[in-house]
Amino acid sequence: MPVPKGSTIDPERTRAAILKAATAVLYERGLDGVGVAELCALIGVSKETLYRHFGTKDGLVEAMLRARSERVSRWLAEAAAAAGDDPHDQLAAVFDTLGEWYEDPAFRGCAMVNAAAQHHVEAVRAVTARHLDRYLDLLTGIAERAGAADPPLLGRQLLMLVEGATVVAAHHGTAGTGEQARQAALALLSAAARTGGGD
Amino acid sequence: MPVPKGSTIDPERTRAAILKAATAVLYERGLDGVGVAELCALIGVSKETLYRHFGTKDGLVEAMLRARSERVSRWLAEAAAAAGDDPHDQLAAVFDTLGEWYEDPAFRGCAMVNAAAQHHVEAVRAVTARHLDRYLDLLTGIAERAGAADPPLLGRQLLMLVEGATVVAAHHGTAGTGEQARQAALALLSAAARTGGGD
DNA sequence: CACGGATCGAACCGATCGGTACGATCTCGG
DNA sequence: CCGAGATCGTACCGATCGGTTCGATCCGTG
Repeated sequence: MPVPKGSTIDPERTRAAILKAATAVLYERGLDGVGVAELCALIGVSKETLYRHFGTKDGLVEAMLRARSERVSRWLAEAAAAAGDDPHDQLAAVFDTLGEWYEDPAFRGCAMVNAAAQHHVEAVRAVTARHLDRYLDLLTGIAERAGAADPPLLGRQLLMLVEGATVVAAHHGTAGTGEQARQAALALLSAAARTGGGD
Repeated sequence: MPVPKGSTIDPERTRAAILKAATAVLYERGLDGVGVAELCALIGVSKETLYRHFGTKDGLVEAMLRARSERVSRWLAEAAAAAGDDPHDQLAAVFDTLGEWYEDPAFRGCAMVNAAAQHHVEAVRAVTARHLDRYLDLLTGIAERAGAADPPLLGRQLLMLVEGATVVAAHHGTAGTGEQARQAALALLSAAARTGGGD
């Protein structure tokens, strides 16, 4: 039964639906852990439709990684902004938000880092690098507003904590990782603010 | 020409040679990035020999991850031990050693974490978890000897820094990652020692 | 109402996958 | 010096891979 019965024909909506459904499956099973045929069956779309919208499996992967990177970055940035003006509170909010994510049963680590770790395609690695850039911008901004002596340095150190906490939460699965990372981040922030010129 | 001409028939040595050569290829190309046929051609061994020694591609993967985890963990522990008795020096040595690794052109991140990120097989995930345990033991020991108030907590925070630095070095490729991580680790150690009862 | 395009389901393609089988050849221990 | 076993090269297996094609069917628009 092509074009089921009362479905709304809208390429944009179809593309978005594929992206959303494929994101969940590819995140859970891994990029190479599910073939295009099974993927199409799982998300309820024909191969022709998928290929018309994304051209290639890699094209789908890149599109979904790009969308996911933007979504997650904005999610973190909004959590920080909602925490008020104090950079300490903003940093704490970032790690609290991450901590909630870690406790989601569907949590499997950072999708971009996972993808770059297995898929040695340049486009994927570029998306991952840009994703880390987004995180770095957020964290460096907090470091600046906190009056750190060397905001770019502190930003990168906080980035390591973010990614490290994500890896540890994914593969060492002990509870409380978010909390522990937050304490470490705040300790680094305090130390850097004490060393540098306070505001 | 089976069994070339003057080769020494020694299954143990053959197995070790396969393991060593396969480790390099699988690390560079990714576990799913090279098939068994190509892998055998690259490391100069027949498929039958490989399968007799490891039974399965997954068997080879597990064996090589186990060996690599032990080797790398011992390497780090020895670097720490060689730095003397001061836990600060030991921690600095750990990150200096990591920093050297990051600058190796063949560096592609932590092989165990990469494997667990793509290969959702229980055995692989177990090897990765055990690998992180090894790291955690080393770091918690340093935290204890430094008189931290909560050595297990500090150990896990340092573990996040180690893994985070490795991820950032692999995917955000800026120089100086090891140095920056070392500064952060020492700052955390100092803060924890100041808070807790120093020896 | 008619036509273009979106979609489906299924068949199909060559390539590659992990894994097996086999005969030939060589080394080593008894 | 002979047999057991390690290794090679190659052919082969069924399954699956990413990707293409096609006719049928339905929605949207003019």
